[in-house]
Amino acid sequence: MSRLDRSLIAHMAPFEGLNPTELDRMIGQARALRITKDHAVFDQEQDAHSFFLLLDGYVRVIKTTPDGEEVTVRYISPGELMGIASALGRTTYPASAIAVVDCVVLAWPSGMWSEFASAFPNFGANTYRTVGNRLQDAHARVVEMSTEQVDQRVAHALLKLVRQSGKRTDEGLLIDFPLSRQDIAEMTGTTLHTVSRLLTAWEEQGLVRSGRQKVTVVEPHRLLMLAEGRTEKT
Amino acid sequence: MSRLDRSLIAHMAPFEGLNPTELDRMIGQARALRITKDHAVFDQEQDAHSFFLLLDGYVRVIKTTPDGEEVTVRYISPGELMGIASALGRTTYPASAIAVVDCVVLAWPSGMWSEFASAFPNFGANTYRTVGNRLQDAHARVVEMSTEQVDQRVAHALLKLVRQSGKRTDEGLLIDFPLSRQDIAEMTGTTLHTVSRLLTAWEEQGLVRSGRQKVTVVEPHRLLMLAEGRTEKT
DNA sequence: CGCAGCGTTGATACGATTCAAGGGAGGTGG
DNA sequence: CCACCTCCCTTGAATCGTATCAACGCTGCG
Repeated sequence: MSRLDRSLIAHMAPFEGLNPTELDRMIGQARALRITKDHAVFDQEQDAHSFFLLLDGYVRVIKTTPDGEEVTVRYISPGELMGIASALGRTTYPASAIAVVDCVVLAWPSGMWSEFASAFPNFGANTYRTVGNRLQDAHARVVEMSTEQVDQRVAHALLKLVRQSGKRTDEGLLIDFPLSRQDIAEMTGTTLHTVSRLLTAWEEQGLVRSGRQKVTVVEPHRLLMLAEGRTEKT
Repeated sequence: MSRLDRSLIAHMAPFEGLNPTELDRMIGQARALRITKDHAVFDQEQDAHSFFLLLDGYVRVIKTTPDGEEVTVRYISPGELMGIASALGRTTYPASAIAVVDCVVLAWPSGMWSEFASAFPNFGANTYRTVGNRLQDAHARVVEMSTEQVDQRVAHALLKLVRQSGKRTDEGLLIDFPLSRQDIAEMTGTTLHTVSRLLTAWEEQGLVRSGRQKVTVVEPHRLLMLAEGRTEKT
């Protein structure tokens, strides 16, 4: 087993303001795990034994309804914490997390979270800031779902993903992990059929390029116009 | 100006675990304010000078979109904190808060929040628990809006309000503040017309009784069935 | 008394889901 | 290397839930 080094995490937002000694103490307690594509990092309703930091890859956080429908809560990028049930005063995970590509994560026992938070106030504050940001994201999403039409919501979702993981290519900004029509539907509360129709329409207008589990945004600016509803239908 | 006494707040959730001395120190810094019906406690985008505790009344928290639509984020009941922008790492209020009846609130300068949180760890933890709960509420709402039809969302909204402020009357559980069709529409992302139709239909079935800015749930259990979608249309 | 605010109800329109069918690409095993 | 099979995507047609448009009634307050 390779020794974990503080340089792995030093530059990441959750650890901002921690000094090298503190980083060493935290990483000394971490286990590194590989999660292969389509496997769960943690499962909704299960006992929250650990919290996690994503080092590499992408993870989809989903909530499953009693009747089996899945709603995607967010995508996690490298450097983000996940499964921080303890920071929310829970003993159980409120959602499931699935690796969308092969991933590397660090895991700490949940019980350790409050120790870290009090021993390293910056870490606690950083985590709470994360929770605060996610609350604002969630509220923004509620507003979107209450006031926008499906096409605007899909456009917003794509732009959000591009901001999170956009990779410049010669065609435009590629979303850097496999993303199906169904996945987009689960982010926006619609069906894969509607997403498919929207994407083909946008492709004809040159806004995006897309294929099997792959979406490239060609004209972010025009897509944003559409997302903001500032376009008159032609 | 009447002296504020710690007994005002001692029994309220945000102050759980604080001893009398601590309560005195907190309340010593508070100002009590009366907010008359339909007036704002604070405004979206404004500088977050203070955070608040609702002592009496009810407050509606709303987000306004660029094009003027209003979405109700939540209703605040007595004993809840609001405007805790500092706990979210913000310097500005993310929403507006409007008194739906005449209210009494306590206000503290925002800057004092972090002082209190570190001086009285229980207070900090309680606040963060509140933020965590609101995050979960918001996610639950996203799931609802993604998977449920309007009638189920309206039913859920009414049940939530009944749980928060239901007052037993001889007809059933009355929601204890003025609540119009439009208000319900803003909570559920629909229109006042649709809400009106639903309520008259439910009234015919004996599920609710309602009038001008007034809703009474007569049969919470049957309404819950409907909210959970376990009813076959007759 | 009159008006403003809230509520109701019909008719119509439309966005999006649902139902249905088929095509294509990529991976796997023979 | 080819055949097959699975998973993903597309596209048409029918349907339905809800918004929109429109008009009117009621009620309580100033």
